Amino acid sequence: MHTDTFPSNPPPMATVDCPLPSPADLDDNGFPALPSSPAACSSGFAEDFYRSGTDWSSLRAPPPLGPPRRAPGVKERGGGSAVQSSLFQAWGIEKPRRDGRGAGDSSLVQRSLFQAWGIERPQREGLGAGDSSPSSSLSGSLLARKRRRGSTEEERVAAKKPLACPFYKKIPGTPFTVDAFRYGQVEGCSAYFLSHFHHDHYGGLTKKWCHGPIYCSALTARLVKMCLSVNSDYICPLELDTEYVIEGVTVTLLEANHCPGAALIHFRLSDGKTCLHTGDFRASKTMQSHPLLQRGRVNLVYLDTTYCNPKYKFPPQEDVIDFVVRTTRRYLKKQPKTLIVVGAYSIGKENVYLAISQALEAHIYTDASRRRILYSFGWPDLSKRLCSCNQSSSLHVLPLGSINHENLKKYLETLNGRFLAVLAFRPTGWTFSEATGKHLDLIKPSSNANVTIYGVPYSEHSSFTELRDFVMFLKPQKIIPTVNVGNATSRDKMQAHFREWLKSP
DNA sequence: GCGATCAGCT
DNA sequence: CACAGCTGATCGC
Repeated sequence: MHTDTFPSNPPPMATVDCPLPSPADLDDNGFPALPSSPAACSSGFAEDFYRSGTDWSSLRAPPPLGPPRRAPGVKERGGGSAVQSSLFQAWGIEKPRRDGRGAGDSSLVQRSLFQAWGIERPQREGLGAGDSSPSSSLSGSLLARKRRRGSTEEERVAAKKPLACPFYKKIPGTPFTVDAFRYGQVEGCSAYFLSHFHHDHYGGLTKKWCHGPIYCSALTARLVKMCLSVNSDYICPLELDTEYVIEGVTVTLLEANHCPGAALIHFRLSDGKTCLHTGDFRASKTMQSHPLLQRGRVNLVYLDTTYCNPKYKFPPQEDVIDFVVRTTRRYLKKQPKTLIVVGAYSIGKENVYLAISQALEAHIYTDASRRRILYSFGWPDLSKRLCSCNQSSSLHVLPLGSINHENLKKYLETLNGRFLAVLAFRPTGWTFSEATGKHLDLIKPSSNANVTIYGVPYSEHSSFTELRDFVMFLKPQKIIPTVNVGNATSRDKMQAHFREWLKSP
């Protein structure tokens, strides 16, 4: 679909040039301005800054909660939530079709938090890698923080207080947070959004969850219930491309092109201000045709900046899939009794093994726990290809961590001579280099006897150029990065890119 | 014995 | 490097 068909449509959003919710609270880099902190100088700055999310965008006071701690049902009348019609239907636009995606995970209920210093994992959840080691700098910054905040990390741990929710998980002007489940009850938060079912985003969600309603896509909702046993009363599934009014805020989920069920979350406040939280996403041209993502219509973006560095280059997913299928065919021609293995540890990467399955007309074997998850997607094209007999399938999906020579050699032996060799693929977004970014055929496998392993650059996050194109198309007024923000250097580099991208033409 | 948390590892 | 975890150890119950 071409993007220039949209300007003639009624703009779904209110005025484009309304000021941001509270610009005074943000410095020029999109971060909270700390009066006495020469940003990026002292190591204490980053700690304080990222730990004290509550200092920044304090959430709008929620309406009083009703006595029965029941999540407001989406369809509930008068409960503040109402389904409106699909945006695409409403404007007579054909909905861009998303290709089949899917994934699985074997043990989805564990959490491993990066809690040294009481901060999150440095990279994905965005807290300072440099400041994250307790042994690295217990000196001045800790004292400085104690002076400013009146308590130390050790005291927090001793008191068993949860971490503070970082500012970039809070949506200013609303009582909402996004992917903030590991902080206990977040002050002022009456609705918790979950962008997708990956551990570093749902971390903290357990069957004991009781802090408020959880809004997410229907597929994510099924996984939350099935894998985490969260009480259904708290789970509020939302359809994509459908406007819901939640606590006076119009909320729409959009396809994120990340993993099954992953959504961008679009908020429109009653004053017309708009905010997009990308969760994790891979930006694409298709997104530019969405009515809510037209140029200038989003004021504030919370951006998945996982690969916001020009060194991250990788091909389109289709090219990688094509490479995987071609390589598979070549190996099977040479040795027909080759077992094909694809690694995956959670939901995501389904299209890699689905494509092999289709090309080879082979069933997909994986263990029962992953099958259960994959069936739950409700995708016939995937479900019909799954099988439970490892001997009768030449295409297996295994946990990514098990894709190494030692393991695969053993695995091959358990299959009773049914196969003579293994060809395995590790689709791990960060398998990249200058060379393979452009020429997939330059990828060299690692081979050992009859086991061959290919790392392939199949990414479910945006590449640098995809990120740039997305932002330059969207032209938001402000960008808040959500990944790699813990390190002042990378933060400044990202901000320099943003400034460049948002320059007026 | 179980779940929650944490270090180490990939 | 860093994706999105996994494994094993420890602790409180």
